[in-house]
Amino acid sequence: MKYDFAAIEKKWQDKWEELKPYAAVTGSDKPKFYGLIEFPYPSAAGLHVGHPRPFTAIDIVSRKKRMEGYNVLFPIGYDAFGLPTENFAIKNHIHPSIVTKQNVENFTRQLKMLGYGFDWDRVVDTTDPKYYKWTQWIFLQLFKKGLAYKTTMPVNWCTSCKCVLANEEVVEGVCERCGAPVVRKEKSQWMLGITKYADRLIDDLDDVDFIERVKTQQRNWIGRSTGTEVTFKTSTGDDVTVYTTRADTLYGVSYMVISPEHPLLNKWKDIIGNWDEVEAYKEAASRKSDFERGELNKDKTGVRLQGVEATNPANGATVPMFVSDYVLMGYGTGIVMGVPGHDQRDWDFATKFGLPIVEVVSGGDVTKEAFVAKDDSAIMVNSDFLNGMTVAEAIPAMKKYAVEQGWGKEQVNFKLRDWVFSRQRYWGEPIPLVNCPTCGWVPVPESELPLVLPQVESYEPTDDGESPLSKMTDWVNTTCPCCGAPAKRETDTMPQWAGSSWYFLRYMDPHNDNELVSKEAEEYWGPVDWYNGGMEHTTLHLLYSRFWHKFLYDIGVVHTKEPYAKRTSHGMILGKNPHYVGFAETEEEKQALIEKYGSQAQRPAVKMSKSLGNVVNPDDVVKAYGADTMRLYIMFIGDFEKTATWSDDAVKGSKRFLDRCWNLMDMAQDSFEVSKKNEAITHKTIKKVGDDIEALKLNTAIAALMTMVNEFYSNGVTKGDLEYLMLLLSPFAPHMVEEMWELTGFAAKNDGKMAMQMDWPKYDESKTVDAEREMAVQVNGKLRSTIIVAADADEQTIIDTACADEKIQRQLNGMQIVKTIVVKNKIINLIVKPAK
RNA sequence: GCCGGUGUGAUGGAAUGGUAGACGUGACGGACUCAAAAUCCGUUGGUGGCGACACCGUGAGGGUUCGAGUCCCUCCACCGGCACCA
Repeated sequence: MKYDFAAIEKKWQDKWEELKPYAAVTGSDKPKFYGLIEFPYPSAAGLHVGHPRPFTAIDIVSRKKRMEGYNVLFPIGYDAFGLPTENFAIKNHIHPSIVTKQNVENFTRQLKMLGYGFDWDRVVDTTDPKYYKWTQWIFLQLFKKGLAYKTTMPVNWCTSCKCVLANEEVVEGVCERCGAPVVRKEKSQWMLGITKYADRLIDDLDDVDFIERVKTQQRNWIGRSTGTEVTFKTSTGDDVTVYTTRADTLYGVSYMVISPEHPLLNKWKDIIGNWDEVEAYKEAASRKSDFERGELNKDKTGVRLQGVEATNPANGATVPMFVSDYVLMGYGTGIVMGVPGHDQRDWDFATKFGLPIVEVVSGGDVTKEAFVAKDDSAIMVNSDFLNGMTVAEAIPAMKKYAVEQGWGKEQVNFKLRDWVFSRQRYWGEPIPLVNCPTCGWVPVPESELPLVLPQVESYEPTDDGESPLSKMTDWVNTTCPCCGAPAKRETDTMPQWAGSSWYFLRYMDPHNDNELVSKEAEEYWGPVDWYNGGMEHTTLHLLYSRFWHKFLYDIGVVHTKEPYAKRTSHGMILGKNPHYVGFAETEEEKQALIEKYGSQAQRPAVKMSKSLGNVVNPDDVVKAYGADTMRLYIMFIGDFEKTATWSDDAVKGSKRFLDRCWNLMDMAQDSFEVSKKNEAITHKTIKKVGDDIEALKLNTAIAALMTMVNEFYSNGVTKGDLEYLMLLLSPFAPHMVEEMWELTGFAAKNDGKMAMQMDWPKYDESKTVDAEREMAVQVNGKLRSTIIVAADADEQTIIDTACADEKIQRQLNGMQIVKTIVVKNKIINLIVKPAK
C-alpha cells in the first residue's frame, strides 16, 4: 500500500476540525501546560519557512505533554497592526483592514495545512476592536498610575519625505525609502515609564528559566551600573553634578564637559563670554543626524565655555569647562568629568584641546593612550590618600569620603530609556485620550472603550508629521469627558509592540467582554510554562511584555510577577546564496562574483529574499512531500538554536524515513507483543526521544527514531514493536501516524482512540542496556582494541578480558602495567611502561 | 571597541572530559528490473599497505589530564546584537 500523504493529511485535518482534540479546558483537574509561540505578523507574502521551526517545535512539546496527561493550552493569533500592512495598503489602495483580513485567512489556511494542534477557538487578532479594547484599557491604567506621560523628545525626521520615521525605518542614518538623511526633530510624544521597572526587570530574571543568552542580553540592554554622583562648584554660582563609575580617578580630572542640549547652557547665556560660538555649536549639534553624531564622528569636537570654571571637590583644583556632543544628555546627568589619563574618549578630547593628562592609575603610558586597566588590581598614584590602594579599594574609599564630605552620593544608572509609545501612523490602536483646554489630558471613559479606529479615506502620512487621524476633524473634535467643553482627541496611535505585550493573557480567556482575562482563567493558566521566540525580540518584545505584566501584577490583574516561566530561542532558516563563490566553476567566475557582490559572495547561506530568488514557500514543500515531511525536516535540519540552511535535497531524507516507517506495516508480524530482539532499542529510543523533546533537541530525537527503524529493518518487526514507534513518532508526524494507527488495528483495539490520545510510552531503565557491552581499550591513552563484556561484569573481569585480548597482548609485550582506569560501560585505559 | 555565539568528512550535522564523525544528504558497489525510477543490502575522514595493521585528523599555537572537539591561556576567521552609556 502506498503512503498517499495528500489524502491522509486531508482526512485527519478534517477529523480534527470536527473532534477538536486540541481544545484546552479552563479549570480541568489535570495539570496544565501552557506552550506559547510568538504569534505571527500576517504579511502579504504568507508563511515563511522560518515560521514552522518554532511552531513545530512547541507543537511537538505540546503533543507530548498531552499524551503525558496534561491539559494543554497551545494557542495561535495574529499580531496584525503595523507598518508593512499600512505601506502595502497605501501602495495598492486597499484598506489595511481588508489587507489584514486576507492575510489572516491565508496564514490560517497554511497553519492548518501543517497540522498544528492549536486550539482554534482561542484565536486572537490585535486589530480586532474586541481585542484592542483591552490594549487601550491597559494603556489607561498606565496613564492613571502616571506611567504614561507626554514629553517633547527628539524623533527621526526624514528631510525629504518630511515625516517621522520609526527607528526600524532608519538604516545607517538615512531614510529606508528615499535615502535622504534623517535628522532629529523635537516632537511631543507619549512615553511609558519602563525605567521605573528597570531594577525589577533585572532582578526577577533570577527567578525564571530563560536561556542564558537571553538573560545576558536583557541585562546588558537595561545596563544597570552603580557609581557615584559628584557635585562640583562652578564660577557661575550653579553647582554641577556628574555621574562616574570611577570615583577613584577624581584626582585625574583636568576639565569638565557639558552636553549641547543641557538646559544650564541657556541659563548661563550671559555668563559665557563666547556665547555666539557656543550657540553655533549647539545649533550644529542639533542639526547633525544620529549617524553623523555617532558612527562617523568619533573625532571629538567642542567649544570651551569662556568664563566658566569648575572646582574639583577632591583637591580644590580649578578646571575649564567645555561643551561637546560626545556627552549625551540622556545618560547620567548630561555633564561628565574629563579624566583623560584613564578614559579613551576623554584622552582623545584632551589631546585635541591641549589639556593636561594626569596619571592616577599606574601601569600604562598615558602620554600614548588612556590606560584603562583590564582588572581592578592596578595601583593608584598622584591621588593623595588613595595612593597605594588598588582600584578595587580606591573606588569605595573615595565614594565613602565623598559622601562624608557632602559632595557625593551613590547613584545607580540605567542605559534603558523610557519607551516612546506614540506613532504618527494610521494602522495602530488609537490612544484613548482627549486633550481639553481646561482639564488637560483626560482619559476616554472605560465604558466607551474600545475607541474604534475610524475609517478614513487617506491613511498616508501627512507632510507635517502629524498622524493621518489628525485630518479626520469629525473624529478629532469631541467633548471633554470631564467638563464637557470642546476638546480634541489624541491622534497618534500605539506602536506594534502594544498588542503583543499582553496577548498571551487573552488566550486564557479570549471571548471575555467584561474583563481582559478572568481571575479564574488567569490563575489556572498563568504563567506561560514555555515560550519560544526569536532572539531579535529579546530586547524589545520580551522586555516590553515583562514590563506590562509586572504592571498588571501591581494593579492586581495577574497573580505572577513574571509572564513566562521558561524562554527558549530558535535560529533563523537561511537560503542558499546564489552568488556564493563556492558555486563558481572557474577562477574568473569567482573573481566576477567577488567584484560584484563583495563580502556577500563569501557567504554560502543568506537570508531568504525575493530578489535573490532563494525563498522557499511552505505550500510548495507540503504539496511535493506532505506536511509531515515538512515538519520532520524543519526539526531535523540541525541544532534548534542555531541558524540553519534550507536544502531541497535533504528534505528527501525525511520523506524517505516516513516511507520506511509506513512500509514497516507490510513486513510486520501480526502480533501485538513486543519482540525480544527489539526490546532494548525500543526502551532506549523511548528514553532518548522523551529526553530530547524536553531539551528541544529534536534533531537527535528524530535521529534516534531513524536508528530504531533501521534496527526494525534488520531485526524484523511485530505490530507490537510498531506501537511504540507510532506513539513516539506521533508528535512529529501526526497525520501519518494516525492513519497507521488505524490500519494496524490499534485504534480498534483501544476503543477508537487516536494515537495522540494514548499515554506517552514509559521505558524501563534496566531494559535500555544491552546484555553485553562493547568497551574501548586504550593503552597509554591510545585506542588499541575493543572488547565485549557482560553489562554487569566487575572491574577485575573487565581488566582480565582486556589483557587477554590479542591486540592488547601485543601492546603489553615487554611492558608492565603501572595503572588501570576503568570507566564502566565506556572505556578502559591501561598505563604501561617498559618492564625492567 | 564592547557583549554574545560559532568554527568537526564532499555536505547538513552528532558526541554528561571516555571508541570523533551518530543520523541524514551525496557518491560508489550490489540485488530487483528489458531498462529507468522507487525499494532493499553494503561501502564511504585522510595517508601508507595485498593485508593484518600503522600513522595523522575537530580554525592556529600552547597548557591541564591516564585521556581534550569538550576545560584553561594566547591568537585567527566568521555570524548576531549594541555602540561616545562617563
